[in-house]
Amino acid sequence: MRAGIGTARSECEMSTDGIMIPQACTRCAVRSRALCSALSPSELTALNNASRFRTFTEGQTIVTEGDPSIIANIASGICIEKKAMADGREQIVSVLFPADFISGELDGVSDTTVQAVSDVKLCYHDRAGFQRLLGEHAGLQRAYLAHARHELANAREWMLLLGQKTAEERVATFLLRLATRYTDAGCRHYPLETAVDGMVFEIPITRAQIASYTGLTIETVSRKFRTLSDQGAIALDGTRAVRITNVARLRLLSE
Amino acid sequence: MRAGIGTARSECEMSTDGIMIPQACTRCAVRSRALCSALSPSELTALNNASRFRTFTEGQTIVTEGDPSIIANIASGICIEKKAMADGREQIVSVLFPADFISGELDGVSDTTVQAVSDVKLCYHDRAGFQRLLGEHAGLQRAYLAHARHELANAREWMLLLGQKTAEERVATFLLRLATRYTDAGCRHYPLETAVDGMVFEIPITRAQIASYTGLTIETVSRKFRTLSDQGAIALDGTRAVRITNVARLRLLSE
DNA sequence: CCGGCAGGTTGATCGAAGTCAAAGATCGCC
DNA sequence: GGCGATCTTTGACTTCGATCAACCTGCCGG
Repeated sequence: MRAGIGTARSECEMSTDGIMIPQACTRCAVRSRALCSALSPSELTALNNASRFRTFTEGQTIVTEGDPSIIANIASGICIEKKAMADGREQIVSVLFPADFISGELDGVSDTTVQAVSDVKLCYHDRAGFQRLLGEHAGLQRAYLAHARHELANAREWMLLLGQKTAEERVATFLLRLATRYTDAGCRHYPLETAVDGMVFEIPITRAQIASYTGLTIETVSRKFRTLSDQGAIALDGTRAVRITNVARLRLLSE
Repeated sequence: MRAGIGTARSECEMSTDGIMIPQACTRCAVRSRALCSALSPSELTALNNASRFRTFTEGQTIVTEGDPSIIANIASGICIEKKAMADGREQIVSVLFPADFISGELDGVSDTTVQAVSDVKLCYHDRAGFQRLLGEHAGLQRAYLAHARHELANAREWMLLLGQKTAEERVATFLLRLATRYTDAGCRHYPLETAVDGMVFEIPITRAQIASYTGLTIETVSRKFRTLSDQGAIALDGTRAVRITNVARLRLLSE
């Protein structure tokens, strides 16, 4: 859990305190997949002037539940969004990838804690500027609304998992979702069928985080990885790399 | 599970096939709490011209997951929104009250099944007309977006319940949410503290539906009602009426 | 190169909630 | 007003996943 502000990147001008000014959104690696894709070049320039990069290291908290919310896109890295109970129990409610929007807010107050699970670069938008753009550009409005609806659909899909599925089904579903997310990196849509035989990918979170996400314990997650692998649906290479050896079987086991 | 279209009401003009034309939204019982409250009188007239009432009886399905979605407010009655698995397992994802908006859609396709759990009167909005109004009126836009965000916050709150809470905590939380919903009928906000000692209310859904909503079985729900009552937090009168005899204790037991 | 430690796996045991079964309540309907 | 269907409660037993405990494994720093 290292702390501190990250270092400057070549495409940015360094300002005080590790905060960086993006040279041009048009060069942004995630632009085509992010909310910004709803903007015309001139609109993008306007947003550009109201945006700043900031970096976080693994384990750092980006926003805390109950604190003022932020408006930001993930330029690179992976984050988790979680909710906590008074006694410390935690539920991860989403895993955020590059281009994803940090969005868990209600009237300017964050309803989740967002945490970096790798080194992360965020593109912060100025609240006033973003709100103004939102009012002026129907395309951005629509994209913003569509984003909230996708998040809602994802959350409800996961409610079905948490309320009804067995441990094995949960872990299988988690892996399929992850695989799908890597294939269609730009899309947050939920009923995608893009996981594919033979594909290999990295699990971006620890066993403890998978446990919190799926409503299980570390031990159960570990055991179910084992049984999925024993059944020939997946093959683990070390602890973070997975190969899907039989999508059909994995899909079968996921419900 | 009776089927069929309901009968006309005095405030409406009857048209063919049980579909009714609302005489005036300004007389609507739920107007001040519904999304319509974001509209000016003239805007309301416009929406009025694009709206129709329709009634459903207890048990009837209003929309099916995967079918084209509808745009409607609940004028009266209670509905549930649920998601189903191929083998029949079902997760209720929300309970809808009068003034609530039926909203579980993605690109015009419903992502939940909506079902009436009492006799229900809906105010349907014409899709094209609603979309146009949405484009023209920033207030409605904002209200529509805020609605989606509230639903998302509710869903995530429930994910915490489904992933982390014990059976007793789930049932206690369910009752508190319900009580809160009855007190602040207009608000879908989540961290409300409005349940009150001595308050009596009806549980609008069956034990089987509570079980599906909380991710438990009918038997466990029944047993936990018993233990909550044994601990003096609530008192059951018959099967549908509850009195909260000790909010503080109920809140304590809810997490 | 070795020691420490965080993260991960595996095994043994326990217990909360599920399942199965049967006996009450309720309610609509004839 | 009583009969049948449906819903709810209660009890006995089982099971899945949690807990507790020990042991790997890989990685970093000295």
